[in-house]
Amino acid sequence: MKHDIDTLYRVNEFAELAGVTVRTLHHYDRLGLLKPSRRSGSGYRLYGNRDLARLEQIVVLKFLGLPLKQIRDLLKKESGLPESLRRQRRVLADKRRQLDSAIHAIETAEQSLKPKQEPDWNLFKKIIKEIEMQNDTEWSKKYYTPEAQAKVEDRKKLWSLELQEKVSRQWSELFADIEASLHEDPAGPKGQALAARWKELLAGFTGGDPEIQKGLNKMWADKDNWPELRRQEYAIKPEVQAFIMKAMGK
Amino acid sequence: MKHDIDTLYRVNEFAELAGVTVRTLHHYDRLGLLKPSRRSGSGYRLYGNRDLARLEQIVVLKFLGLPLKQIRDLLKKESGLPESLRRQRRVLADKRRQLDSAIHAIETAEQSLKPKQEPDWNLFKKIIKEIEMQNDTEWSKKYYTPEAQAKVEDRKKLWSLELQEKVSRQWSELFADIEASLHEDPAGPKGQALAARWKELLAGFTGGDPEIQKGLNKMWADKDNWPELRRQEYAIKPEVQAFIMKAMGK
DNA sequence: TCTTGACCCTGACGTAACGTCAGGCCTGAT
DNA sequence: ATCAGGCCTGACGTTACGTCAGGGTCAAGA
Repeated sequence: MKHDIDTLYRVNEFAELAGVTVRTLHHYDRLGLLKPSRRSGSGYRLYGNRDLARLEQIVVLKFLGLPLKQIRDLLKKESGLPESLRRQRRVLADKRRQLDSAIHAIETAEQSLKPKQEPDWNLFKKIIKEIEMQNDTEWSKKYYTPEAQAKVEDRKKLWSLELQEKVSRQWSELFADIEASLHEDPAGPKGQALAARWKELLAGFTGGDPEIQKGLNKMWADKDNWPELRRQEYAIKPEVQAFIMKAMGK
Repeated sequence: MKHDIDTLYRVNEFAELAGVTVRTLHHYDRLGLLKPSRRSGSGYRLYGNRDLARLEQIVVLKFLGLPLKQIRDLLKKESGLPESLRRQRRVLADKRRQLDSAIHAIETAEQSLKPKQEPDWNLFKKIIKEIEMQNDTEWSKKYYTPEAQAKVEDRKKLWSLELQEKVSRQWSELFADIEASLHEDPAGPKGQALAARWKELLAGFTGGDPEIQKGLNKMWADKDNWPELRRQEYAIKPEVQAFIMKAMGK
């Protein structure tokens, strides 16, 4: 449609359309990351639909934490995206580990603050030193034995990927299967089979310990043990949860 | 001891002693965060042992992600630390969720890149919209009335399929992270952070019931409750399970 | 004593991704 | 013609330092 092609927006309109600020558009313009396809006679920025598409790509990559310069290059060459994603994923994973460490340190600190009044700085120091030592160790592992380490790392990653996919898929499939069986009798064979799969997967997480299983079973039997809040937090669909509850109860 | 009290270091020495850079000390000096207790006649910074203690506190709080200004205030008042830690923990938890989302998005993107050659921007957009919706929901919880919330919550349930995936993804990620940390000390901070995530996720499945949690915790304490046979039946790798066992035991 | 090299000082710009004025032009409606 | 509201281009602020640049200080060797 000609209309679509010709539609031009001024900054404010365009910014609202795309969910960014005007200043951001100015910024991207100056960086050469996103220049409006036209300018009015008086210098107003005029953006078209192609600009919108590009901006959306930018927003996506920015969400992934890529720096604007890199985004610019990526969108220029249109290649190298896979490699960038791999790198970025590793970067983010590292950041997450850092965060975990910090969170753990805070939790420990809060524990030590409860009984006393004074913060236990030595405890802090200890925690951080450990973390630093770890990082150094990992770092050396990354850079010192590239040969021998490579194989192990590769296999580990393969395994881990495989495992990841497998577990994810199992839960997803189970959710899907349950949803597809909502009309069935939870106490019937199909329902029981689903419940068994649920238990099995969960047992995988709990290590299959009989005591824990007992506790879990007791819990499944008691509806009130599924508090509303938690349900929403983890977002298991209510129908699915209701179904599996019934199936477990039987 | 007089010797300890009198020992004075010049910047470089002091910096190496504390594991920071000279520039950092300059910076803290200017900010008023850490001023050397003395200056030589020619203006050289001279740091003492009390300065070292303070710097260590600063380093610790900085590791937790607190901004320098806040650190300065905290060390001035010496109170309000508990509240700051609570806030900071929430901030870090939020960041971690953000990272999880981004990592998930990247993984999905990589999947979609495998078969095709072209990046699937629409898929990207979808993912990000979901994540934003999530965040909006959480955000609104803090600021909107419960009634106004209900509507948003309803909409959220529609998307729960994706959120289901999120749950299994969290487990997968946890497994992957554990596997990547097998060489670490389960009793160390990293191991403990992983154990904490494990507990947290498990709590999601158990509905957060305190009784059951208690039982579980008791269970974790007893290594022998993880039978060898069962372990192999499920998708959890033995090393992973062994690691988390040890981490829980701590 | 002079010089040399190592160490110290302050000041100032650069970084990432915009937020936030400030001063001034453009446009559409009254 | 005027006025509100949108648009323009600077330009400084933010965070926690890194990295010169230009210039003193100090102890040791020639």
